Amino acid sequence: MEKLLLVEDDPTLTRMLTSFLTAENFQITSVTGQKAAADAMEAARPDLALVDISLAQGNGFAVCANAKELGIPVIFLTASSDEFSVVTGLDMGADDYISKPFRPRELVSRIRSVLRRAGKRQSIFTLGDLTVDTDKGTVMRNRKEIYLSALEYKLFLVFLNNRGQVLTREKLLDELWDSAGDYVGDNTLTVYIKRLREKIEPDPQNPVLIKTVRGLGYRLEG
Amino acid sequence: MEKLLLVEDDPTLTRMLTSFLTAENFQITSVTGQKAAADAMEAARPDLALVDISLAQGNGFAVCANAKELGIPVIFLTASSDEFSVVTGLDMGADDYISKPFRPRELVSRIRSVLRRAGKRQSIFTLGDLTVDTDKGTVMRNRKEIYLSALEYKLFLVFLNNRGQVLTREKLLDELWDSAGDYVGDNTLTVYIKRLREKIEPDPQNPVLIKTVRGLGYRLEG
DNA sequence: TTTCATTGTGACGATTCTGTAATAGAAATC
DNA sequence: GATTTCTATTACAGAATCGTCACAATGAAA
Repeated sequence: MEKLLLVEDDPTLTRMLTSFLTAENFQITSVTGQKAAADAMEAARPDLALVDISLAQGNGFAVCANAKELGIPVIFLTASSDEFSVVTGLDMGADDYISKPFRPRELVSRIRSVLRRAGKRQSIFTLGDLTVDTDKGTVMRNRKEIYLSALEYKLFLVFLNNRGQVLTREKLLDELWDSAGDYVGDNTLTVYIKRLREKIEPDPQNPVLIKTVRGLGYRLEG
Repeated sequence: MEKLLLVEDDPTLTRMLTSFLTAENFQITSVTGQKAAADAMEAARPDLALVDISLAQGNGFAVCANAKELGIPVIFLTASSDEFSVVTGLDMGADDYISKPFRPRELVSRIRSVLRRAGKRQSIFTLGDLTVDTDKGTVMRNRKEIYLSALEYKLFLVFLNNRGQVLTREKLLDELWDSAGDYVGDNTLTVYIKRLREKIEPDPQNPVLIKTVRGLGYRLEG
């Protein structure tokens, strides 16, 4: 059952949507502020976020940016014909939007569409004999847990979410450190790659999972 | 430049959209019927199709299904508040829809959003028995990887994106080095051409892929 | 407090890349 | 055929990239 996070100020609308979407077999978490939204995304790991652009506390765009970092798709709810918001919202990476007042059926349709496109967030990844459970936050090899530090784990997840693609150093630096705002030396990443390999590669000297693509970046084989 | 296929009956709307979207740097092909749409998708390989649901000849859904088969993303144009179409359209895999009358800027915004999502920068090129996967950053010949250095790879991509056209030395120098700001000797390019040929040509002494066009530049056959 | 893991950094070497120069070769022009 | 112009080839040195190690700072846990 898919988990949705509803970020909405209006209690009437919240009640209505919660009841309707629950009936449609979604599991709803609802919050009202930007901060609460950030916490809920971390904690509940929703499959999709419905975000009202016109939040009282903190604007919806920040929530959207936050969601994007976690790879959570976003549908914006906007006041009707608010073209500025629509354009800005889509440009900043929202997956869809719907203007109020909307028909519930259309909302459900859009939710399913986005979920389908998003490839339905998995909470369990496997990669060879490795198993990553993002709900539990564990990495296992043959039933034995491999302990990764927070950053190593985050790095691994970025790779898993972009399996088979070359990720530039820049992109990886962004994903891991940019949100904090403090920039980090370039070889720091190199070191983390090494540390991650040290833990997950069968033979860290000859990496088969995380390949170096010289001049371009790194790639997780899948 | 992205190619769009417009499937629309109304000539006024077609004219308007063509002119507007051209100004926005899209390349437009427009057709009117379902059959023509199918042909155009085969031939022109658009990056995205804009499909009017209410086509006179053949309905828009069939066109959408066709596009999906070819992996071409679809945005539906619908008469306003035609909820049935919207729901059905999204459910059958359209990537977005927009109801008439719409604001051109919003359409552009949605187009870009869908293109971005679809990652519709073509990620796989083939050239004879060569395959280039820009996601993975690999070049393969018969399942065997051919390793190219960063610059060689970049050079090859420039050729692939301008297949069949003569590229002047100046243009190539711009593409490869201009961004860095530091200029580079003219024969450096010559050397890279050689290095690239060395790796991708069946017989580097007699290049058949990258031809020299004396006095003008080079051309990738294909 | 002490201990310990995590995190970020600087330094070094190995490897590969990159740009250049010098020379050889081919094609056009006289 | 000789000359000029453009392109190809080769070899080389400096630069960049990446992997590895050791270590300091931080902060949490014992």
